[in-house]
Amino acid sequence: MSTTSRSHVYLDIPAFPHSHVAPYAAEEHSKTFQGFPNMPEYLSRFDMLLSEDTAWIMRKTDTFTSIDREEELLQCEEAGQDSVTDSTAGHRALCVGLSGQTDVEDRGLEQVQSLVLHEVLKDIETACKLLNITPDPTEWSSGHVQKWLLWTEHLYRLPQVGKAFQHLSGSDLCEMSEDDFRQRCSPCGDVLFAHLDIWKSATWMKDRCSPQTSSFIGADELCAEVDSSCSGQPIHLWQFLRELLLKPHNYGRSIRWLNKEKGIFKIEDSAHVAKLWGIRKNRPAMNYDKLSRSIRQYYKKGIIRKPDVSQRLVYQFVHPV
DNA sequence: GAAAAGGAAATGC
DNA sequence: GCATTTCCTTTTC
Repeated sequence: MSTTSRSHVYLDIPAFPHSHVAPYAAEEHSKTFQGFPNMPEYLSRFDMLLSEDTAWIMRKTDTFTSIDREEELLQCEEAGQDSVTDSTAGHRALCVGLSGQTDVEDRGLEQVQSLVLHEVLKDIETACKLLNITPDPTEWSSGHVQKWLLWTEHLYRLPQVGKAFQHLSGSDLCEMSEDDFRQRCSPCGDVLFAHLDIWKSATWMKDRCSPQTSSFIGADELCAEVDSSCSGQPIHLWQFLRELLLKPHNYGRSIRWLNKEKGIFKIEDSAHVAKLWGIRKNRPAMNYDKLSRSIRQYYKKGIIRKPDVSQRLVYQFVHPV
């Protein structure tokens, strides 16, 4: 059984001893990311593994923008230039990392990794809220597994493979190797395995995080927020819509604010929003016709209304945040 | 034709 | 009993 864990390569999350499947030797922890192993693969797969939100952070920090950047750096080196536009810590990390000066690399990388990890943890927290599942995959029922699969497929535009994992609990899933995933689901088994690995890593982080031990931004926040988000209270549609609106980098193509101050929002992709709501509520037959009927029930309750100037697919929270 | 509006009954917790 | 969900008809964009 493999002892490598993809998220450790991609995210440099410290290896997690949570898994009885893939026990990690302490010395393995320090091996991750050293000298940017497999950089091209790392770069090419980042967008597949992270939400748009996280990928956006990566672009913002200008660290792993593209393989072109790596080529640009190499060209600069060849041209004898000491540095290129290293205006960000992350970018510097890459510059120096490529030239082997690991002390500066470590500092820059640490900052970027913290940012990325923070975004990953936020993504998981959001998914937990929206799906009403626990962050720990080992606690999932087969129904939770199907929810998570549906969600991940939708979010990352993967083919639908739920049937390949039918009747499997979360712990069954966690015991499976990457090869098992590939065998059950050839088109995207490895990607699903990587996503699950990220969740497992986050759980391990949550279990061990404390102000003393955590050097990552937001790890302690996750402890509090995930706990409160999985309190078992059924989510209301208006809360669900607000959660989607709060993650514009993930769901901005489906639903977005037109005027956040006034609480006016537009559903850009009615079918997709309805599908997400259906996944959340275990209502496979959910569609926009039904979702919009539920929204209209809020008119009388004074939760949502149509804006003064009514537009198709545009609604307004009566009490904006 | 899709979205909006709202009545009425059914459903799940 | 509440918060939808489902199904429906009519109207509006």
